[in-house]
Amino acid sequence: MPELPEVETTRRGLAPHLEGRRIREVTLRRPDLRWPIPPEIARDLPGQRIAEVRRRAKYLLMDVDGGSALLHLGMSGSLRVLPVDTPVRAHDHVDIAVEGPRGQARVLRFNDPRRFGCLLWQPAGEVHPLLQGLGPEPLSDAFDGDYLFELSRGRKAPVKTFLMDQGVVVGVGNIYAAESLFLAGISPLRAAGKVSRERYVALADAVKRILGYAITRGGTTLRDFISPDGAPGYFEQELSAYGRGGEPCPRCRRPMKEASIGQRTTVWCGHCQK
DNA sequence: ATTCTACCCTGCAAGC
DNA sequence: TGCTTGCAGGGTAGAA
Repeated sequence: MPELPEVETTRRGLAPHLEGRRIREVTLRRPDLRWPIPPEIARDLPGQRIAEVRRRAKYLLMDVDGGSALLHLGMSGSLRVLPVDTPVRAHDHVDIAVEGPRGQARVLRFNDPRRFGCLLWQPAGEVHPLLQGLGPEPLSDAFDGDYLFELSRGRKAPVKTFLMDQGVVVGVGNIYAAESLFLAGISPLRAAGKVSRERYVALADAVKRILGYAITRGGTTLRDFISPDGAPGYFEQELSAYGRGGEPCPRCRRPMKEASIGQRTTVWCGHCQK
């Protein structure tokens, strides 16, 4: 999936097409994704104007009167804005048709082969259970080395698992965890509670730099991800660690190690990352 | 409280 | 060519 840069790229692509526009019709071709799509989505959205498209963690929120449509892309989901007569393809599960400028209607189409994504409803004034207990946004001031250091004391889980815990910090998945740890020179295997304050400062800085730069490149496209206008992300060619097991380390040229940490494949340099 | 394990689903590449 | 196997960017639930 889509980690934070891909979701943010999606949000930026959607916003100009959706904000201020009125929803005409909702089509559910598949009533269940990861969870059943609640009846409010099809029943209450038509006729409503979309005020804003926001992102929290890896979730997208489309605000209308009375609440927000809450959308997660899972592992393989993508959203595109298309002309309404665009033929439907495999795994096109949901359409949200909106009015367009000069009567040019568009459709927001949700495609998700693996159906790990979801489309849910958050009533106004409530915080959906999925959004409760999330950590700070990595690009916010609340996320820094001191925060990571204090929170990690006593934690025995590997620092990579800690960094990917959405309760610690949101938006960092398998790709960007590997990249950030490489940039910070920290072994992904090290116990989170055994990393120094100084090195957490470097890690928080690395996370911010990697995510920020990936957003400017439109995210990372491995196979599924595509932005709302159909363009892939261009960060893949800049990956230093992810997917490069056995290849020479970009820094020291020694072969990169690969192993499974917390059920996720991880690549790192045994010489540059301690 | 933290940390495991199993599970959700489809597509694709590698190996035979 | 075709079959089987394993793996993939996500996250939850329930158990240990």
